Amino acid sequence: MFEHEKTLIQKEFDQFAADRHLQQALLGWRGLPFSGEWGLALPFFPVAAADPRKSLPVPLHAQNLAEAFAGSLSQIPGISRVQAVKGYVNLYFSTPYFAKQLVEEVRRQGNRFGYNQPAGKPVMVEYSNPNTHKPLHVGHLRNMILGGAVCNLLEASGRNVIRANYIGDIGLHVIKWMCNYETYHQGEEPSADKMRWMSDIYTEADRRFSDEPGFEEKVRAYFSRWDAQDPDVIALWEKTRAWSMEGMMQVYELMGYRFDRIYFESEVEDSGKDVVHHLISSGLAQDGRPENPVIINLDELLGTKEEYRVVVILRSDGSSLYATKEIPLAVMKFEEYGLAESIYVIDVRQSLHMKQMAKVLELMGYPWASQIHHLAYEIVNLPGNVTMSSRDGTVVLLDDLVREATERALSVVREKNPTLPQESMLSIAREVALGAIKYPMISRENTKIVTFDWQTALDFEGQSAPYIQYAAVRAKSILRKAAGIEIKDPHYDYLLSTPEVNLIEKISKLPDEIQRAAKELKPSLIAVYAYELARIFNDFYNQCKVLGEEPKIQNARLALVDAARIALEEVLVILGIKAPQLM
RNA sequence: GCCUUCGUAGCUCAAUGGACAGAGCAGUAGCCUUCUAAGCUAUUGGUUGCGCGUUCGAGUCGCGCCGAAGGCACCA
Repeated sequence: MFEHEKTLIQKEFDQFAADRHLQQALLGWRGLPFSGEWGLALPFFPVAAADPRKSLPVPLHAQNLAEAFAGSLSQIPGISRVQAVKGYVNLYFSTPYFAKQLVEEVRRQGNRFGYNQPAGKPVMVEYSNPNTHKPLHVGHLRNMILGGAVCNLLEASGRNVIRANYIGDIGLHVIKWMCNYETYHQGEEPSADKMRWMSDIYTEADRRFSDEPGFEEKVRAYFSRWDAQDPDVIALWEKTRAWSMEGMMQVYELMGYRFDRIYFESEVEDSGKDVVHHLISSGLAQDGRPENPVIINLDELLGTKEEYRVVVILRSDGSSLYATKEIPLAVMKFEEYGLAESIYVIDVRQSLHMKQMAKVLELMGYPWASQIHHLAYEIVNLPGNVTMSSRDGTVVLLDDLVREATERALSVVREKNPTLPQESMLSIAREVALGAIKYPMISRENTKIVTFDWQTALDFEGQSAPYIQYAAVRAKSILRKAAGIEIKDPHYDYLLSTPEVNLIEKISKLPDEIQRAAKELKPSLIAVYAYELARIFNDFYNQCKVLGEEPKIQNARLALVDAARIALEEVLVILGIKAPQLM
């Protein structure tokens, strides 16, 4: 917004600078730090510092220049007042003019306000990446929520996004599960909650594996049958994998995430081995079998020292590894979709691995290798920086967390809206609970460890999703009560109160926030913005009466409430959090 | 040993290189005949781990320490 005004002022500045033989530095636009008035600020320090003829200290010179520029600035439509303060030129907007323009713009564009039309070659975001046959815990949650939000954010910023999921459907964990099933649960069928049923069998298998004498040997024997392609084992794998996928889809449905393309580890295993042979014959890889594995010594190839290290791409027994499959997977992604960019949402512990993969692909001659980006995020720990461990039983399962939070939310809903039908209560409780769970996972910077504790997770007050949801609900509530009243052409030429100006200003920042957050792949910026927007709306709500005000003000405030509602709903959508109708 | 990330109020976290470092939680004192109190108001709380640099200006950039976490050949 305000591009036109900025251009006009920039032109005047260029002239001002030319007249005084100043270095024509581009102006750096900033927001005004003061509340209650809306405008832009221009720091004059860079200009003053670059002036070779300055005789005063920079801050004083900056103030002098700012005063001179403020005095020389001609009348610009939409700017009501110009002031030089502490080395800044502060431009105050003509609030009636811009408020009207903004509110109308937001209401015209609705939930697309601040969005750009998707254009260009697609970007793929791989996220979630669970294993079949295993439980989901809060560690998976951060990946899911972060990845989902990054997709929404990129879409909002004008990218075509392909949501991808890479699922670990083979490996020791699957064998353990099947061995336990065959031995102790032969013939059993999954319950309605497939995810939980699958998880329980896995947890039991894992316990037997470490505690039960002889079980590990059984699993080994079972693995041999898998390697030998025993038809019974394959059949069981296909059946149980399908159960697991159904359970997983139930979870995604509940949590509100979707995928355009699902890749399976089993799908790229064979092509991975082909790639290894190709790498050996092309001389990039060294085949040390049978004693040693197949490796790529990146540091040796690149002449670097302890930087890229060594990648093992095939075990000495010829079986495949994670790295074996990553290579054909990357190729498949780019070839299938002609991607402009491929983003991997994977935790920070795999940074070296991702760096190695991109380098191998570059050495193989793929021109798109430089368009592979690892979105690294830190893990979720318990208070005291304790890492969750299934062995210690400290892992917080997604299932338990959702159930507990929903119960807690339900009791609040019952208390506050006792007349609602049971189903509505449950659906509100679920939306609040999921929001509360998601918000802490997304409001921290990607590179910071999230500390999970039950108390904060189940706290629906203060800096939290329910706070933001509640602000949206309040806005909707006002609009619902005003259902009979038609919102007409709003005018903001009355004396606007501070909360109104703050709210208008905050809403106006949304398009820039979306662009910045998308560029930096940081949904946390939107999460923080969402909270601030909600806080400012609550301030408005408490101080500015809407319904029952004199008609002109009521009309203007109703339009503003509608714009705020749109902005709040929009940021919640980007964060992957639902906004209930009632709370 | 090499590399990466983090260190801000008692706790959990914010803060485009820019004006006085802000919120929430916890504590204390208040506000429901008023558009929903999952809310609001007031109040307490800081040598931004330490040092040196770059800059007109550093929580933010660079270097060096200290502390925490993670990664570095057949786990994913």
